[in-house]
Amino acid sequence: MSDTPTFSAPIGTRDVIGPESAQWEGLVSLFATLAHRYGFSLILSPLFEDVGVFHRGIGEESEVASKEMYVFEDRSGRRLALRPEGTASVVRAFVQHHPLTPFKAWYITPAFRYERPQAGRYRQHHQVGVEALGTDDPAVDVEVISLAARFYGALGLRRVRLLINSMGHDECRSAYVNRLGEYLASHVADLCDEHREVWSKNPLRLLDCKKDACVAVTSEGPMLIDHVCEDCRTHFVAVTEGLAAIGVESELAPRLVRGFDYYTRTTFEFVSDALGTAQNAIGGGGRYDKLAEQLGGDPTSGIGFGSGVERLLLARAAEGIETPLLERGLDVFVVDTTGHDRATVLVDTLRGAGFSVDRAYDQRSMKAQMKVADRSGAALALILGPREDEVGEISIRDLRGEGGQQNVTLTDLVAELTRRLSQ
RNA sequence: GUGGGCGUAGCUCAGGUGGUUAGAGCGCCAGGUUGUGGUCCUGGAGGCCGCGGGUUCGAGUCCCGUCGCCCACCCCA
Repeated sequence: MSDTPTFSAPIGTRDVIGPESAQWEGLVSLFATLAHRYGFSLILSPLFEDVGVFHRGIGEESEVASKEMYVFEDRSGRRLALRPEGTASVVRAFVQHHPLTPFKAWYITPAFRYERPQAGRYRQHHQVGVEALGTDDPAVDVEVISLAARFYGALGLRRVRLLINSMGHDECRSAYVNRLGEYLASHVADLCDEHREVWSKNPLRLLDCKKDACVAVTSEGPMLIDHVCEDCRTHFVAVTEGLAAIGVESELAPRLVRGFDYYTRTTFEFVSDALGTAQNAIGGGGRYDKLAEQLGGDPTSGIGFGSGVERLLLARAAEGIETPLLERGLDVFVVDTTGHDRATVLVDTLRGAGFSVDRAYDQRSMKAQMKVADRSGAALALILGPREDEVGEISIRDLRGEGGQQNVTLTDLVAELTRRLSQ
């Protein structure tokens, strides 16, 4: 060992390695497949943006924007931030490029938040999600939620519940907030210690407080869903009826107030009952009909959702689901003890023919190479030793079953492999 | 930002009240089987005991600090 300093991944971050990365690969490809089935196309956008994108988008007052963002200056003094969530960048890209609407995009992205790490909570986590801009048709709300529900189902998750609420639009919400404020003002003394002082800053947040004191007060008070305007009410009913029509169960959650300020009308959250109470949200989203304007674009409705990859995998584990999301198996593993470059040519030929192939290196003993072959998970071992070399043949050994072995000529090899691997 | 638990081999962990060459299981490597993995047997490699300081004749063990991991509050994915 040298005395060179060693490094480990920064606090709150992790490396995804080995079998776990196969889970990720499978999850992402499953999501991509579903997103395509719903008419969404992949969008790639920068991991960092002008801080204004996030401040104007998710709200300067919000917990995430005010104290959890990774903000930095680049070498020419631009104020940038690593994205704390996926939606704002997509909407910024939409505003910048004026694509045809409806614009339906899906993404997989890291998201960065400066928080204390905890079970299911990281400073860099990853989300898959979709955004649909250009329509406020309740049908698209239903589609987005349906995609999420179908995705969780395909992952094998069963202990998932959908919570849904409406935030109303600007006017009906602010009227409600005033009403809620008045109600709270007359019950300040009964609020929890923390909120007794700061309730007026953002009365909506009180609905989300889990302290008994606040719950007792707000449960007697006005609920947003009962005070949204007629249009918002109609929209909400259309969404819930649409969900019912396609068999997606939802629970009205009048206290559901999500963390970003851009939400209007439909908001929802999927929670896993397998994850306990602390970090049980596996996905969430909603409608953001003012966001495009707030980012300098024409008024454009939008809705989307994001889902945390780490939490989805944790939820799968918590439900005891052991089915791998991706089988990472090789077709063949080449063992060569001739000491020439036979293996180099052989693996290249087979890869060119479309097989997934790996081999042993460093001219190890046959026993050692066979051990590596076994560990590789390959279906078949191709053994090339002096004996085979002499007669221009190669041994095919079954690594999955009893270990039966058969010799074929090099010219017959591809045909024989094709035959055996298609069984 | 606040509080609790824990840092010993690649991994999971033992190491009473300080005492000399720090252990196990698994994994890895080699051999048993002079050409054959998955079972078995034998052997081997691999540790500044997270880091820094202190107490002591002597610290993996006690004290302080620090960093990291885990968990909870909070917030969220």
